[in-house]
Amino acid sequence: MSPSKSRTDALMAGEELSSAAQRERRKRIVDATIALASKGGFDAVQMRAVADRADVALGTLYRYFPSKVHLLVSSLAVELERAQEKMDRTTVPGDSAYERVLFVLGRITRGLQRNPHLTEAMTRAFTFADASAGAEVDRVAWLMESMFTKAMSDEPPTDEQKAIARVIGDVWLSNLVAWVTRRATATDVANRLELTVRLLLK
Amino acid sequence: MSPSKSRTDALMAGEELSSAAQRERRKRIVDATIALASKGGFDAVQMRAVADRADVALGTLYRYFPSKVHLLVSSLAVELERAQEKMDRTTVPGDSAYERVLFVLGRITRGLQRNPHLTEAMTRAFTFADASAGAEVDRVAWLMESMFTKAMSDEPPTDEQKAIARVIGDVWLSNLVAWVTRRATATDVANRLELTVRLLLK
DNA sequence: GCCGGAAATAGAACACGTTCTATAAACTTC
DNA sequence: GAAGTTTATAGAACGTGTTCTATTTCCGGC
Repeated sequence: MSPSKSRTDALMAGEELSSAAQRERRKRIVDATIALASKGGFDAVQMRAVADRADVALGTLYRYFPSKVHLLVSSLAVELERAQEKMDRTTVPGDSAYERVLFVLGRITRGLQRNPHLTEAMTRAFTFADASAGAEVDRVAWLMESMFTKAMSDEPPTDEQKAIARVIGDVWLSNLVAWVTRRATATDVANRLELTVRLLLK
Repeated sequence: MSPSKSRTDALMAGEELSSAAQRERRKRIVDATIALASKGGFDAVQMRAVADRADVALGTLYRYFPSKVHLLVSSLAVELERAQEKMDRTTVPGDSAYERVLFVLGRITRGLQRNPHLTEAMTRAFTFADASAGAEVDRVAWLMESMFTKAMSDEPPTDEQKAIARVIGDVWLSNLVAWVTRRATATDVANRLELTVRLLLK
């Protein structure tokens, strides 16, 4: 409605930040978030601590990210974009969609297990999000699915491939939740994902 | 360690409550939780409000359920048990596992959509749970899976059937999360579940 | 350079989950 | 049925997410 509103929306989306100072502030905030989450998980990402570490005032933090969940999910999107870029520069090995998807899954999963606190923070934020963070959550979900469809084939995905990618993403999310709550071990997660991909792609 | 500890554990598990008064207190608490959740979702389940409505002191509430998440997930288990009992008294129609699983899924999904606030509260609690609520979360996950394996066949399930039931449960959970955040409509959820079951069972 | 509005700052204030304290009531055991 | 222990109660207190206020700094147009 007001001009300040639309400006704020732009800030949230993380695009077209008016000044270089603002882009830097945003980056400092995301970096602080990831650092704190890596060290102590969801609970360690305390808004005052993020603000301190990013060297911004608490009010400024809230101007950029309207809640802790927005902050964490947006940071997750940033991380996923980095992972995707790295993946784009790699040739995924494997002769079939089945093998290539498994390769991608294995790679991401190992990455997550290397940083369990960060994974816990991101997973819990993602699944705890309410409707107000729908856009951010959607962006992450889309990034995930396109990672799988890209692995299945170079061509634009068919509807069936999209559906399969979605199911894999769903299973993956549920298993992350199980892993985070210690109801499943890393091996469990790997096995279940492989089994799922086999059921779907073989 | 101490005798009071083991007594408390029994209270949490919701079994073998020493006295009738305690069983009643527990029931009042769960009922209050479900009522508040039905009216206003996760945020409306405020510990002080639950205690008030259940007519117990705040400290007592915490003696029975050590956190809001434990409280909500335990209440979810109670609800699922009720649903399971009703399901056990019904003959599930359908000539194939595919049809019977779809019937069960449709039925539960419609039930959830009839009470969106309650669903939101339960879903968010379930996925937000941390390791300390692992036992309660596990119980709910197990109830869900056995609902699907029972629909697939009367016999004890094979490993493959168990795996499929798990995948369906995973997809279902992810779709609940999407529905709760308004990223998916009820129709989306129904379609995706049907598609998943088709991919897995047909 | 100067003005006016937007953005940032420091810090108080508030809400709700959780913990703690002191006291009273309800039980067990003899 | 009295003593001792466990459980329940009322309410204060604390931590962290979020909001609000007053003030200062920054930035674009003149």
